[in-house]
Amino acid sequence: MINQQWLHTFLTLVEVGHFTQTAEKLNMTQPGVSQQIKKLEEQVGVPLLNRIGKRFELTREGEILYRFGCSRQQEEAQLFRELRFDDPHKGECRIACSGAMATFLYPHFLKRQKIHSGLMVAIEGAPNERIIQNLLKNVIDLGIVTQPAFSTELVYESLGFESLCLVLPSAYASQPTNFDTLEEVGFIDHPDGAHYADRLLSANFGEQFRSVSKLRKKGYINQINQILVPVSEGLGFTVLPEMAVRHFPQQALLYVVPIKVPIYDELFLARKKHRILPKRYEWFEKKIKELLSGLQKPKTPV
Amino acid sequence: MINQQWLHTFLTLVEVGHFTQTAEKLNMTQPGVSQQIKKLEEQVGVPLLNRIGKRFELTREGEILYRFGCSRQQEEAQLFRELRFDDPHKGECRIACSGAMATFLYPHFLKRQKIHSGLMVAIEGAPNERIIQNLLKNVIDLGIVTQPAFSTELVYESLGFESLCLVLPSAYASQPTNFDTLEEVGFIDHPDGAHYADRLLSANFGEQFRSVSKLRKKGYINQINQILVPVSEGLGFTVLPEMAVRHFPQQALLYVVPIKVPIYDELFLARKKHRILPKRYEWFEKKIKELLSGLQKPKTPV
DNA sequence: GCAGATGATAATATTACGTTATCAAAAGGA
DNA sequence: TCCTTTTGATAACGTAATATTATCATCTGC
Repeated sequence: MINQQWLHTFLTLVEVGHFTQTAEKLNMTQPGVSQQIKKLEEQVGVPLLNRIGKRFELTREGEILYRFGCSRQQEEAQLFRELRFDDPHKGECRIACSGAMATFLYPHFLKRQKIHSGLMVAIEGAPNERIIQNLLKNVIDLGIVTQPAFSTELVYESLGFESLCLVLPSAYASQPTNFDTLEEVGFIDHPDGAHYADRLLSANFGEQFRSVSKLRKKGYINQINQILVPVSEGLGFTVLPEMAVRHFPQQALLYVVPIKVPIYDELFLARKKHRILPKRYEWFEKKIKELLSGLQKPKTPV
Repeated sequence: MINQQWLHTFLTLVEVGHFTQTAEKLNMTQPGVSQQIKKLEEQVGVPLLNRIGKRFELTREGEILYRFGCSRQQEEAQLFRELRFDDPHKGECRIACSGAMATFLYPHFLKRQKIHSGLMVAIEGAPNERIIQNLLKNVIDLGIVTQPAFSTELVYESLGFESLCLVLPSAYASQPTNFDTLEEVGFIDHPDGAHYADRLLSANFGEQFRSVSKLRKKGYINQINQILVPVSEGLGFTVLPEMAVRHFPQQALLYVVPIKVPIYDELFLARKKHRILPKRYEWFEKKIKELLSGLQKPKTPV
């Protein structure tokens, strides 16, 4: 590890060209300069100065070290600037949420990144469990989760409620939907599909619905923005969070079935309790709350 | 200036998460770690750790400093790699010579730079005096000069001789060239034009030639590769070093007058005496010698 | 709620570092 | 070429920075 003080003395020496003058400039004595340079040379293992009598030229290594030291000084100045000023328009913002939510939020975040080019938005679509883990490991700073895992390290703030939607091709809008309809249409599966479908179907079609594995599968896709494509083309039905359905471009091709027993998840903004986030996160928190403010707890239709 | 040791301790602490374990890892005692972190915090002026009981979270500043420290460690590792190994295919090569020479040499150097992308060729066309000064100031490492300035700091190596050429439009090739021809054609001047013309003309047309200022001027251009354009178009004559004439694309349009008293400059490769150049310069030295090996001392034609 | 572990603090020991004193030798001027 | 002045190196010493030991308060996990 390079001694910063010796390096600084070396830089001054290179710029000044004389040991004595360097000492004066640094408010120390000439032997001090000599000793520091000597130690620095011992440390890097090669001579930095090619001594010709009382004058010197830099060796190749000296030259490299000089340039290194210069850039290090600049970097340090930059560091202190960053330390002093918490710039709300600069730095990395690491946020995680569900894939559907990510596709919804990302365009809004990108707009801001375009305005403030110093910002770097890193948004990750991930399952609840992973979001929690990454928060705890400080890999991310904000997360949107549905299942607030118990941990004294985390704090949660409710953002609203997100319903699960039963989505059919629009052709089925004109007729009442019963379990037989679903069996006929077939299920488009996706990573959380089984879990969602199980919750929604067992609550609403409990008499006939047994298990997701018994459903007729018509497809599987793990790309969040592609799940509704087969549905829109009449190939099957699926169960998805409101967020994912809302932002499908061709709404007209979908039919969101009104269901008796609404199934919903509460959404939470999660963060580490003792972590004070930089100012740049403020806008993102505000924006997330604003964007999700429309998510009300659904009422049971009578 | 940031204390490198404290920073290193801080990095380890962040990675390990415990003061005691950090101390063990660094072969020191726990109070040492505590004190170093405390001093580091005092130095940067803000708390780096948000202490929650015996645990801690990084503050914004702590996080910034941690990242800073990590990249600094990597840079230092890179530095030592560069110090240990004198890579002949990496780094900056700073060379200066006359403009004509530069236009001649640069394409050859660029070929090498294309092969070894780590190389950075900086070639500067400059007058002799400036080349010498820049060598002394370590702004460049190699120079090609014609007038070896006396300095105990510099060493010179002869590269050969470069003649001055009297160049006329090709139309004049069929007739003997006398001073009246020159007067008739007119002089194309350039930065070194007066000096060159004076030397060549006074030695070969001494009876009639009086001074450059008396010549009929037909043009002036300071772009080395443009000087011969007006000559090739029949607009005038000029005096230029062999090197500049040789690499004019349309040789057929030029007529290099055979002269009785050859005027030539000896070319020297100059460098600082006590400066040991990195290995990457070896190829360039060799190439320069190779490229200029054709430059013989011209014999007086009988 | 208790035992073990953990970090903070004060006092002390040690090490690293800068200074003074001195020397040898290199520049620079006559 | 000689002499003076300046300059950098080295050794010995003193000071300041840093680590350690001892101890305490308090947190964490069982």
